[in-house]
This record gives sequence, C-alpha cells and structure tokens, in this order.
Amino acid sequence: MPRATVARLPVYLQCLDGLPTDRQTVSSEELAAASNVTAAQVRKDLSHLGSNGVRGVGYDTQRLRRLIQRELGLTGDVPVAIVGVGNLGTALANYQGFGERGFRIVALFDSHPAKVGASVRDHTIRHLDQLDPKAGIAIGIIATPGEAAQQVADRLAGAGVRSILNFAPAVVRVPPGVEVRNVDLSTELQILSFYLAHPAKAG
Amino acid sequence: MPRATVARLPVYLQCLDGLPTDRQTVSSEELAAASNVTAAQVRKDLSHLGSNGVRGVGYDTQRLRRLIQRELGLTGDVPVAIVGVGNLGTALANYQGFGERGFRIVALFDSHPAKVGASVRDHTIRHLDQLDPKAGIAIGIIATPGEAAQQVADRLAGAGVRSILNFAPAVVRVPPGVEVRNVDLSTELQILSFYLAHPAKAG
DNA sequence: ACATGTGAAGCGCTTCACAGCG
DNA sequence: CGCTGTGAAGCGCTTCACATGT
Repeated sequence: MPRATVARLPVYLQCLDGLPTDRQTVSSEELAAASNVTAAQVRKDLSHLGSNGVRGVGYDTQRLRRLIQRELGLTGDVPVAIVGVGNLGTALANYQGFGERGFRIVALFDSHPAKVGASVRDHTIRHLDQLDPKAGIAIGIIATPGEAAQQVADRLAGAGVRSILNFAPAVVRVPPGVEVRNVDLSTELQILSFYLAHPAKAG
Repeated sequence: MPRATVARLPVYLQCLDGLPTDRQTVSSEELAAASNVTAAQVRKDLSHLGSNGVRGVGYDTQRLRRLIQRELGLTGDVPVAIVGVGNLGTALANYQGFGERGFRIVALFDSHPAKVGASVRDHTIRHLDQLDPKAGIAIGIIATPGEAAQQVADRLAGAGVRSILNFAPAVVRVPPGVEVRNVDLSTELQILSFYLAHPAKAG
C-alpha cells in the first residue's frame, strides 16, 4: 500500500463522517470534491482496500467507513502517552478529539521536578524514568523542547514504543521498525513563508 | 523549485542552528546525517539555491544559513494571526518559538463572546468581524473546531491572507493563489496506527 | 446510462555515478 | 585527493482513458 494512500485514508474517513447520516452511498466524484483530490485518485486509493464499490452506484458509506477503520487498525482504543507537559503537551492532554477518534491517553510524562506529581485531566504526571515497557503504549507523543527530543525518542524506542509523533523542533533518529512523524510549527510557517515570497505564476 | 525541496529547507536551517558556533563549514554528508536524508539529496536541494559549496571543502555555514533564510522569505518578522483561542490556540499564542524564528503574532481572534475582550500574552482577543485586510497579516492559523474551519478560511482569504495553517480536523477549500497546509493530530495518529497494524517487513 | 476498477502513460522526485574543480 | 554539482537512470505516485460490470 503506497504511503501516499495511507496518508489520505484518514481524510476520506473524515469526509465520510461529515456526510449526512441518511446518506447510503457516495461516488468517487463526491468524495474527491470533499477531500480536495481527483476522482481517479479516490478510486485508485480505495481499490487498494479491495473492490468495494458498485458500478453505476458508488460506495456504501457504512461499509467504506468500516473498511478504512480496519485498514488503519482503529479497532478498539489505541493507548497513547504524552511526553512533555508544557504549553503544547497540556493542550494535547486536554484535547477532546482523541477519544472520538479511537485514541486514549494513558500516561503523561515530564522530567521537570515541579511538574511531576501534578495532575492534568485525571492523569498524574510521572517522571520519564517511570515509563514501563509493559504498559503497552502504542504511540508516544513528544511535546518537549527540541533539545530533549532525541533523548525522549531513545527512551520511548527503548520501551518498545514503535510509533512516535514528534512536535519538537528537532530531527530525531530512531532504530529500524520505529515510525516517526514530525509536526513542527516553525517548519510549517517557514514553508508557507516561502510561498508568500514566491507566488505561483498566474495560469 | 520542487515542493519537496522547499519542505526540507527549514530542516536544514534547523540543523545549521544546531551546529557548534565555531563551525565554519559543513559537508553534504554531515548535513545529511543531521537531517535524516541522503547526501545526494542535500546537494541537489542546495544546488537549487545556486552553486554555493566549495569543492573539496563543503558549504560555508553562515552563508548557507543566510541563503536559506532569504529563499524562505524570512527577512524581518512575518505577521501571523491566530483564529480560535481554545486549548490549542492558547498554547500556540504562548509558544516562544515564534519570535526566535522570524514570526510575530499580531492578532488573536475568536467568535465566542465570553472570550472576546480577554487577553493572552499582551494580545486582546477580538471578534473575527474585526479582521482588517489592511492589517497586513501574512499567515493565518486556524485553531478552531472543525465545523468552523471553512468559514474562517473564507474570511481569511477574503481579507487577503494568502497563507493558511489549518490545525482543525477538516478539509478547507480556498481560492487559487492561497496556500494551505494542514496539521491534524488525529490524521497523524491514524497514519501511525496504520504502520502499527502493518509493520514493515524485515529486510 | 452510469460509475467503478485498472493497465498504461505521464510526471516529479530520488538516487546513482562521475565529471569538474579547488 | 575530497567534495560539490549534475546529467541520466530509476522509482513511486498521479492522471488518463476506457474496458468492465450492473
């Protein structure tokens, strides 16, 4: 399955959830309009899930939703830990959208002594030393300053966490088999800044 | 200039800033190791900025830093507005990294009456109606719930904002000439979830 | 008639391999 | 000799166009 397709499946899921509940089928054309991609793209993507559409009709919305969820491994709750309970970490811990989409925060970590022991949303902040490989954490979120990111990634990987979402402004290296996705505010703003400085030619 | 290259320039910049200050040159090999890409990639990317390396030696760190900054349009401060001052919007408003990297928050907006008039970090929250095309906002950050995202994007585009960073879990459509980048927590987690469910084959 | 599924063509990015230059 | 800069090859994704199926 192409990585580019994987990155779009959540978008399709989002669009399906935005559909009127009485809607029973969608065409690739409609999904494409809602997702900002081409209809051919939608069909190619969905074909990787098997042949699920009905020619002349479209895709069954319920069936498609379940198929995408299954493909993404969204069966039951996925346990998530947040490391770094500062501005951003706190906001993430308070974010409602986790539960609605199949993720559950199970632990908060910080290394600052003044924070360890405090509570956010029913979770007591613990020191990263307390990270337990047996806790079954599936995804670790790094919300620390950049300087600490690599060290935290090492700890997470060492504890068997195989997926990391890195919000820190730093490149982190991980062993093979660990997947990292980077979300850096400054990077995004700088990319946007480029396109401000270099507007697309009118066509 | 390839979009993929533009997306890596901020990473190179980050790596340059992480270098010891007495370091006068870097090789593509070193930058590559720090950025998690290949050396050939680094050379190709930097060649788009012109020929700036010295064969047998490497790249001048100072010169390279300035060149990338110029290419990204990071001369002076870029004015940024945040729309939606909830969990995430507040965290973003308090984020220190903006100033350090050439961006300046100049306005906060929200539509919730209870929030309008309150202050965060020396900025009074205003209603989105008060968005002024003449304020010269370069980048708008959407940090609202998903339902409001499209409407906010329309307002921003209408006020002449040509770059939007969308944190809301929704696909937003914008007129030609406006650049949007999406950063969605749930989407990222779902992508990671896929790779948990489908581990890469050992090789 | 209508919309999916898909080989094939097209396109952009990455990687290779080496010429060019200090 | 070392490292950059770059044509060319390779690769993966997107788009096209239409055969397929209901």
